Amino acid sequence: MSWTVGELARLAGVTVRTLHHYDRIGLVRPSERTSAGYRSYDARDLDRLQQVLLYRELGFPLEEVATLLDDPDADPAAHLRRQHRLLRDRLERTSAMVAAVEKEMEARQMGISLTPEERFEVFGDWLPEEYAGEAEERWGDTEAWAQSQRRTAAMSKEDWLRVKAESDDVERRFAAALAGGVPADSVAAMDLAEEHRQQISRHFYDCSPEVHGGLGRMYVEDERFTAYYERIAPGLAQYVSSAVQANAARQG
Amino acid sequence: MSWTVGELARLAGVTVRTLHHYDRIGLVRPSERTSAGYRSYDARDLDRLQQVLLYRELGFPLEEVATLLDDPDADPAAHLRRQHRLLRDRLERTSAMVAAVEKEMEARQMGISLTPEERFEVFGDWLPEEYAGEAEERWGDTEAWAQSQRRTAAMSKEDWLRVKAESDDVERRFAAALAGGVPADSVAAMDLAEEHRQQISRHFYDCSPEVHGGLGRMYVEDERFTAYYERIAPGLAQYVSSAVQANAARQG
DNA sequence: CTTGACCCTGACGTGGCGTCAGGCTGTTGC
DNA sequence: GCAACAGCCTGACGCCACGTCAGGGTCAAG
Repeated sequence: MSWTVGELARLAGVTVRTLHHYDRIGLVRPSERTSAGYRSYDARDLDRLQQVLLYRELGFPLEEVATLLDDPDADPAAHLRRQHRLLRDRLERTSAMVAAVEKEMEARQMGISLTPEERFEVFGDWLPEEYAGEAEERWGDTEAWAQSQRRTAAMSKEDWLRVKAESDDVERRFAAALAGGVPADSVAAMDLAEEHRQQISRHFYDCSPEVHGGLGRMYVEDERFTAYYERIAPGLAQYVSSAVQANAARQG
Repeated sequence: MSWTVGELARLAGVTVRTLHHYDRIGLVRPSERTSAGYRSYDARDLDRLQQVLLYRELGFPLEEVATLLDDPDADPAAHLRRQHRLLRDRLERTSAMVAAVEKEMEARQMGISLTPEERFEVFGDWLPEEYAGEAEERWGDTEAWAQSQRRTAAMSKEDWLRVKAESDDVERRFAAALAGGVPADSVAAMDLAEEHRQQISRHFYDCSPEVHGGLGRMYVEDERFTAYYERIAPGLAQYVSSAVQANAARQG
């Protein structure tokens, strides 16, 4: 069985131009051409297109989709698992937004007005879906990642909110220490770092001091993590990083 | 209270460049400039930005967002109702995709392969969210929708007072039931809760039992809503919350 | 009075296609 | 046996919603 561009386009709900584009950039290439130069897609091409569309829907840039799909170590089942998790993330986020809108409606009805922070809450601290994707890419074959996956999968919404509240708390105290001029290698800062490490261990995976030190380095080396902390307070990424590494040295 | 671009950007989780862009195209303009030319956003500007971000998240092109928000016939409540519906559409679509991925996983596990039609089903008959906006315009032709739209959008002062009287009535009867020792999970209390739900559905938006249950939880979790009910009678927030949730459970 | 974070306005770049333009192919109907 | 028309091809340019410098002004802290 094979399909022409037009047929595949109708089937998949995209335009012919989109398929041309994907061919051009090498993302989804027809496995054959007719003698007249017509594109001819087979079942394996459909497979691939389906994967591409799902990742695209989840907000991945096409180039990243390509590297994901061309990774020889990632089998189809792994992609499905990842997509499943990402979709569930999106579900959660969307229901948070529904809840936010409902809250606004009720507030309006009662003549209450929400604080600005509350109103942007649902937009604010959202880490893009690609973040999760890359996190898996880096840690995908470690035992730590598997542990984290198992634990978070079993987490209810309330669990998750509780975990988030805890880490927000530590982050806020880090920010306060930074603002208060507490040195990153002071005992107080190291104690905060230790608390941070134990949180990770409790909720996600066994995080040894050395592993934790590695994380600390990443906070300043990986721009996405840096951005996350910098949005809480300027200089916080470096501060947390230093405190975490000082703590790791102390423990070692 | 006013905000600079940077502050607003952090608050809303967007970049400064985005705010510049929105200013340039006239989508969200700071209501003032300092003598030095700095943008200065006030609370009304935040309102607008929040609406813009929600519509953007839902996939509307910015130009369309502008015409939506600048429509003098559409009040804030109408926007919230529309956003609520669009978000619920997205929820539905996302869970359909989750189901599709789960189906694929299971099929793979059992060595079955799905038909191409099956596999693109979830993409295929999906028309982007902006289409839902158009769907509303279509539905706008039916009497029921148009009536409910007009009723709330163009609610006169008397209408509003009548609606308010209705909800005051239910609230008073809740207070009386509480004072009379009627249990929150009794049939009488649940009937009151049901009346409350139907009021919301009639006057504001489609409020399913589950949505209503969510509201109920908020009455005790959000201090401002709690304060609203507590001012009518001490213990009323918890009482209404319990009754609403008992009713939701009864309906489910 | 300097430093460093923050602000300004251009101006160009980019991703993911949409939209012609100009021309070849393949099937159906007469 | 050929006309007509739907469908395919390859450029090439356009567009949206910003990202990313460049070059320069502003402001609060020390």
